[in-house]
Amino acid sequence: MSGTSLRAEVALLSPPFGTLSYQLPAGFPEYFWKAGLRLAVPLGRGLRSAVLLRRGRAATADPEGFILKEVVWPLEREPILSEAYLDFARQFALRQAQPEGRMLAGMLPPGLRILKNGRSWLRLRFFDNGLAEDFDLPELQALSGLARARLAALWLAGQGQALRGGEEADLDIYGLRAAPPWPLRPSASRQLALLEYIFSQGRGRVSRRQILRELGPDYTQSLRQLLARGLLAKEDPFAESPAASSADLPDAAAWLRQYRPVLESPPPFELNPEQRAALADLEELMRAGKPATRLLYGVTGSGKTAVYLELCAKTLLSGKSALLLVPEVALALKLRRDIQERFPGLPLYFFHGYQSAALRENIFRDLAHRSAGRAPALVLGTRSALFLEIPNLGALILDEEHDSSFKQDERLYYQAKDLAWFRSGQYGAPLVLGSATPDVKTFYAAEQGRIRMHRLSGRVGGGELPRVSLAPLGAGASSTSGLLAPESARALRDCLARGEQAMILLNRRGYAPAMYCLECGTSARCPNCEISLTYHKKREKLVCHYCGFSQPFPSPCATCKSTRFLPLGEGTEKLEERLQSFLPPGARVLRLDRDSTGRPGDMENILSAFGRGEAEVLLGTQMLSKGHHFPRVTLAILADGDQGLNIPDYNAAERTFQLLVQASGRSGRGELPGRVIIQTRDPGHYCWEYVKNNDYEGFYRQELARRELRRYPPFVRLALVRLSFPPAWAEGPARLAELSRKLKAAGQNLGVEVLGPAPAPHPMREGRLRYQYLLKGQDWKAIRGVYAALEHVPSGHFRVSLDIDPGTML
DNA sequence: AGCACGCCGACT
DNA sequence: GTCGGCGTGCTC
Repeated sequence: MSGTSLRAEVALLSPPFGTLSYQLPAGFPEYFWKAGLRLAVPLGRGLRSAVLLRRGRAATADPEGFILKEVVWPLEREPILSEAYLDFARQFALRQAQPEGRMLAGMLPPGLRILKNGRSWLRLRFFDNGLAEDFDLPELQALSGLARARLAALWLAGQGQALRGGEEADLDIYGLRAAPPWPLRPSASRQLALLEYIFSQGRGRVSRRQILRELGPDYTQSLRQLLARGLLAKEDPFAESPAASSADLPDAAAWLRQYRPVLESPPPFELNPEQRAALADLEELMRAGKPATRLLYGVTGSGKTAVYLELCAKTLLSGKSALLLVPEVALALKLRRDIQERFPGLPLYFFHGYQSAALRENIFRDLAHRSAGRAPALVLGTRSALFLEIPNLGALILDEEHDSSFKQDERLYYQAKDLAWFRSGQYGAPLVLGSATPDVKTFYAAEQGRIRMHRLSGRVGGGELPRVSLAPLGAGASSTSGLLAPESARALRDCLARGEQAMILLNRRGYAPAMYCLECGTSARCPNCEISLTYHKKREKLVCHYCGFSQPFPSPCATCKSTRFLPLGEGTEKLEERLQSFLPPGARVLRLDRDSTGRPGDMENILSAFGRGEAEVLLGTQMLSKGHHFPRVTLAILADGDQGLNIPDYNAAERTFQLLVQASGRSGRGELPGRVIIQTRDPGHYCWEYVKNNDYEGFYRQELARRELRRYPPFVRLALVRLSFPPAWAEGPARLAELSRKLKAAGQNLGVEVLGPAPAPHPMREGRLRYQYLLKGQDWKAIRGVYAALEHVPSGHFRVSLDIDPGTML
């Protein structure tokens, strides 16, 4: 290759995630290489996927000491990512002080960043005069220049495509038809292992290929037996595929022609004046293409959803897309029903993390493809839907904007609200933040006039707010009787006697959060995280709720071999058991938590069974607190109201308040008056008065005063530097001290208070010692500057990350 | 993430 | 003697 060849900068989609330079191969014209194209590139001895960021930088900027390698092949003919999307990724990377490749890798669905599916390479298919030829990437790389030139010509002519990972092979999909404990004799160890494996895969769906690959070929027999016993069943591999083929997506005009009548249909209830005013303002912003943020503040039932839906309709009618984000899948499901009811037959892109990788990839591709035709789309999803490419975005809506689920607290830390705000600016689209209990920071911004607020004050469906009361839990309540306060028990019996339904919230899954050995007084701990293992009775296991580690139980105590244990504390599983014996005979209890919803559809099944009245009591974790609407529920018991208050976060009270108000909203949503009982060991806490009176603004004032005093957001910017290293690393503590000096010096220079290092609230997790620094500063730039001081510290065994505006310190 | 290198223990 | 465990270091 001569020195005049084209070169490009490329972001790697897997470690080391850097931005590297490559030569562009001959056979493709210069204009072909557009930013946003995905590529396969050689790195070291292997191949990686990457995204082309820019082309043809000056030769002087070439990295020194490297002979540039050549890009192996493009993975599309047209870039799948737009310039705007790359800008988005760049901004995201800048904010989080991370390389762009890492951000892109976290934003794209797995299918778009992987070159290998298990052991097999991605294959590229070329059509030459109707004849198909397949090459995998190493084969393509090995071809002669001449052969590659021929294939390049085919590629340019649209006669080539990358086959999607696993597209051909995975037609055999098996799904669970049972839940633990498995009805098998204990000696059927292979079958048990197979069930455990599929169960552990979360979705409860696994391909035959994956089973044989992960567990080995000897499992063929077990698979057959489980099928015969009906514990597994073959499933339709296409069940989750989207109906539309991306080849014939309509253009904007055709799409509008088809759906105009649906979108223009009048709402079933006339909007009240407050709703109309909010809608008019938002519609005007949307039409003008103004990037402004609005807070839509109104209690449960005040009609926020109607405003969202009408705004979506107006946005689609003006030829733009609308994106609706909700914090949880359960809410997304509810909102989807609302949309379908209001606009029957309107196509909707529904997106969340519990969907299969293949489906998420299809949706991503579909929308990216649509972006080219600028055909509008209505997209509804959880926070990850923010990373979809959306054609001509006209409005963004974040429902329940205060919810902590909008903050991602692992791997890639981000706050969906921030990113939504950036996209809003990019597209000139209004951002609507809706809540009955806004984030203190948001409400403060509204008070300061930095964002405008629309207040919805009435309850649209009529209906009264539920009556809220406290039930003190005795300090000495024993583990057998202390689950329900006498008041709660009475109210529950009365409720059932009236033929009505009740919900009980307990935000702790499993049977008991600890198993105490009566001989030696210890309780089993996770070897990786050093936290107590939770007893799961039905699964017959002790499980770590942080890393997923598990061990069989009952089994003798690890320290003293004793077999006498006492379960300490209570989780949903135990409460369920107790309720069964406590309630009048015939009363039925359903439980909704992560353990009872292992398979796809479980959650919807449980909720709809309760909705049909197939049980009188629904018991569950946080999953239960949002969005559900059961007219016959007249009692909500919050079994452990204090739970969130004892967490060492500056916003613990805020989160507890929001959760309780939210959960209170579950009772009395129909004709019948509702009642809410909050059980507490600390009846004197200031939080309760505000919860009881549903007084958000009172709570807000109190909280704001406290934060001003203690210098917490919104009065300062807060960030957490998290750091971990293996305990066996002898130099660790000394290097930590060195690192601390650097951070504090940088903090001094930039006017940022650096507190720490403090052992993290869970000082050991996944086999690593964890420390953290709290950074308080006046602006994000200074905080990022402090973090940047770590860049030149040799990393050793450290793993460091910056969590901007942490949702929790844990 | 891969995939090398390199340096110690148990096999033909 | 060699095979092979995985610690650690690099990749335009």
